[in-house]
Amino acid sequence: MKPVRYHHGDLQNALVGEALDLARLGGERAVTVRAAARGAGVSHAAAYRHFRSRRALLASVATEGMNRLAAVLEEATHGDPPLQRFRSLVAAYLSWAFSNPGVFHLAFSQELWDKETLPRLREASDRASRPVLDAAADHLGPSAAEGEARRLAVAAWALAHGFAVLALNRQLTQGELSVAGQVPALVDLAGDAVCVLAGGWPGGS
Amino acid sequence: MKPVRYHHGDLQNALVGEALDLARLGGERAVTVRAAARGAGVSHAAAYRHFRSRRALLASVATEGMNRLAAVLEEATHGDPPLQRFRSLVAAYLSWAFSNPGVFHLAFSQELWDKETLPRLREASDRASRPVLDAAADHLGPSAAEGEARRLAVAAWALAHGFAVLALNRQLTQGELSVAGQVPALVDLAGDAVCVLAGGWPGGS
DNA sequence: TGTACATCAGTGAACGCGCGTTCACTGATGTAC
DNA sequence: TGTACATCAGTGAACGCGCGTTCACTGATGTAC
Repeated sequence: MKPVRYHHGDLQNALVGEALDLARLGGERAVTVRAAARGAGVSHAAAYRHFRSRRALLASVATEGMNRLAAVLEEATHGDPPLQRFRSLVAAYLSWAFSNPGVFHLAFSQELWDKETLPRLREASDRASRPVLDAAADHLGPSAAEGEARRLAVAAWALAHGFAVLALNRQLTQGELSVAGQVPALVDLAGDAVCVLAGGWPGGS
Repeated sequence: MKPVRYHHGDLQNALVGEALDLARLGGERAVTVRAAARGAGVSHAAAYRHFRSRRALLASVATEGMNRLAAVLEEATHGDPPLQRFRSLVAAYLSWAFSNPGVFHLAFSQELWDKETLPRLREASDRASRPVLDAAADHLGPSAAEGEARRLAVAAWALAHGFAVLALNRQLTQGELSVAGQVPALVDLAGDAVCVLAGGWPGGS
């Protein structure tokens, strides 16, 4: 049990950690300065030593979330043949989104980008997209037309993102557009779809 | 100029209309009972004659939004050869999403589903998915395996949805995953992608 | 090794905000006779 | 064609809520000498 000290020692990171927990299930609206401070065992005014405003806290949560997603995607790229790598990436993407629904939404919500925090968020976002771009380039090979790998990467990302968002919003488990068997069937379907997409992409080797 | 009468005459629809306008640009958080009543020229307490709560108003907005999207998709299905129909559907989907960003998000947000309003929203959602299911069935032909048309329809929907969400969140116009030329290039890319997806789908005729 | 002092990181009380919701009430409407 | 009355659709004031943010203040820390 940590001693309760007047000086916390690492309050900034503690606040981001609490805010991530709040966001995980409750989404953006659950992230309040007061709740994060409460969670960190500190008065809410103390949070303002480390974050200029609630927006700044949200931006940190988004950046940290995007970096965690990036780490998961980087993990998913090892040792597969190029086409199968897409399947792994999609599975990893969906798995992370399902485990962190609120953070996932927050990380992709542009409303909290501000001039100061945008570079860090953009950097995290670029980091997350790199494995997909690499997979696309490897799959299409050096003979592919300029920019075609980027187009494929964007399409594959959109496909995965659409599955994630629709599934998180329960659009894929009821109504006419439903997939039997819940999550595993859904991940299979998304994987099949990205393979069809990449496999049929023009300019391939 | 409409006379100001004590009895509004059609306040329920007027409130939904105002709420749709508020949601269009401001998203869910801009939809408040008080703002909708203000827009309709009525005291905010009057709104509670027609909606049990803010949630109920939001649910009406979502349902109306989904129905409008459905109407747009139904329009986009006339007279095309099956594969091209996917392209038209995607273009219509993106176009509507770009024109009504906040309503689009709201229509797909499950957090406001409640037991009472869910059937109407589900009905609207099923109506919107029908044109996509029909296109998939026509494209694959009667020889396709059971359920394969549904799988294709879900994948195509996810692809379109992913493009819409990423574009609305400005993820596709900056950073590494960017598409040159903004909106038209993006709609082209999404159309190309859905054609590759549908064209290569197993079980096709 | 002490000590004065600047600096930093907390506290707790307070402010104002717009909101959702409720309540007793009033004005308008339509129907039975 | 009138009229009494039930019903419906508004009004305006009020309540409590949690929030973001600020402020004067206090306790802890580290550094110069």
